[in-house]
Amino acid sequence: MIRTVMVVEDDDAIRMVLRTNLEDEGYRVLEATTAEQGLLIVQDEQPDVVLVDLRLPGIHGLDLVRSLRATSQVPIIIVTAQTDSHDVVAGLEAGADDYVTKPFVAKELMARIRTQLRRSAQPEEDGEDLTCGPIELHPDAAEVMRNGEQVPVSRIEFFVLAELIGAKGRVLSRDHLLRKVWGYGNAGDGRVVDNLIYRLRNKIEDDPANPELLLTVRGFGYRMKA
Amino acid sequence: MIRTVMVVEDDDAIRMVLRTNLEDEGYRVLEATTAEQGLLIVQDEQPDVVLVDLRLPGIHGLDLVRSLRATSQVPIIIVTAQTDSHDVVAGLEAGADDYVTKPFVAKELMARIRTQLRRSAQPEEDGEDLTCGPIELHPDAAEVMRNGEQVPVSRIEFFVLAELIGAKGRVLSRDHLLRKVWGYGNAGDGRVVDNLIYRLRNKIEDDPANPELLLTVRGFGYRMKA
DNA sequence: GGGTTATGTCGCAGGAGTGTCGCAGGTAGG
DNA sequence: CCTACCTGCGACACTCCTGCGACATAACCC
Repeated sequence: MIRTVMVVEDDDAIRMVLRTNLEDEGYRVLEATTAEQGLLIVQDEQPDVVLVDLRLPGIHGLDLVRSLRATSQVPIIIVTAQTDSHDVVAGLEAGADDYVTKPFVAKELMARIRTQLRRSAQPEEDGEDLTCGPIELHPDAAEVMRNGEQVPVSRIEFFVLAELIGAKGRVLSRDHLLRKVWGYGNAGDGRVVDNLIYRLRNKIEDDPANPELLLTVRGFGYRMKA
Repeated sequence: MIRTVMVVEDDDAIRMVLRTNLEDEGYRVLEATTAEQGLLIVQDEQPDVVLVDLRLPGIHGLDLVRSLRATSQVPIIIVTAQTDSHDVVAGLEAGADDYVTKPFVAKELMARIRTQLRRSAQPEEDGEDLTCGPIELHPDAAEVMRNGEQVPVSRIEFFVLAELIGAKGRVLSRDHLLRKVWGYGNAGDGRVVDNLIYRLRNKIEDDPANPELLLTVRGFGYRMKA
């Protein structure tokens, strides 16, 4: 079976090196130079692995990772010049599966790709529908609909909601949300999540004081109605 | 749910650092200083993740990885001083799932452990059936159901119940529960467990004075009805 | 039966977890 | 430069948890 690897990288030289190496390994290679382009192609072609550069023109690679992860289980490997381990953590928590820093050794990257492919060989459910009761998310447009009407939500609110709905009723801890949405060093502490939930409830609940969709699980975190 | 991490590392200092960090993250920690010992303990305790040092006395860490992979799907993370990328490849090809080089940043290692746990989380939920008579546990939602109705339980109560039901009728000592649920150093003394059992009975038993589900085994501890 | 130990029962007080809301600095867009 | 919104933060109130101690009761041993 021929596997497809998607490369999102704006540096022509690096993209070329990657393409050569990947083709030598027998992969089909897709390329994009921006996050927007990458997102479209991933949805269209459903590659088996995605390599993402963090430093992209326009939308940042981390946001691309989150967007991909919101709708897809595809293994994501971050390839970037960032050596700061803070970025390693933020990348992994955003949903990436692995992380390689430039200058990387091609052989190592290929080995890591094989690892990811081995893991994803298991049958996986996809075609994820980001819907919960009257709430409907459109990841492409970053829109939230409620009973068919658009609800204005901020960037962070959108990602939190996507994370919660994607969890399909499972409880997500504050820590989990912090790591997945905010990233590590950004907002380590405080009541940021509580506040965001409070604001989110004001937007999506009929009676925010008695939430029916976005539920608190004391001692654990928050979850969407099943 | 409490996750268990196995550490196979012969350097006392490093093992100590790892243990501390892992316990801070809420994991139960198992330790081994040799590959042989590690293999035995893994088979016995079935941890959720294994950290392996490559440079071990006697059998090499790479061989341990192969042995583990031959019989188990447990996620393996190699932790080693080797920076040569040849070893990265060898380790991943041997069946390891990830690779961290010393000196590592603890936060990064913790993030990688979480990544591995996330991957292995899927198969676990359908395999484990946390049910006992009319009681039903939903770990994802952190809910306890009794005859189909939700019973409000606290965080600790939930974990104790999960531990007991997971034991499938085996007796669990107070000490065992303290270690597994409360954590090691936290609350070593007193009648905390008894109290919690009492409260749990009031929530899940028809007649809390004559328990039929959560049974006392005098001199040993508690167990669920088989 | 009497003594001893293990366990059940229950109330209390401190504290942890959470909802709520206002404020101020930051940011993007006009 | 101005404005509107986003967003992190802190403060307060309130609920509920939970460790603890004290006493009651039950099981065990002689």
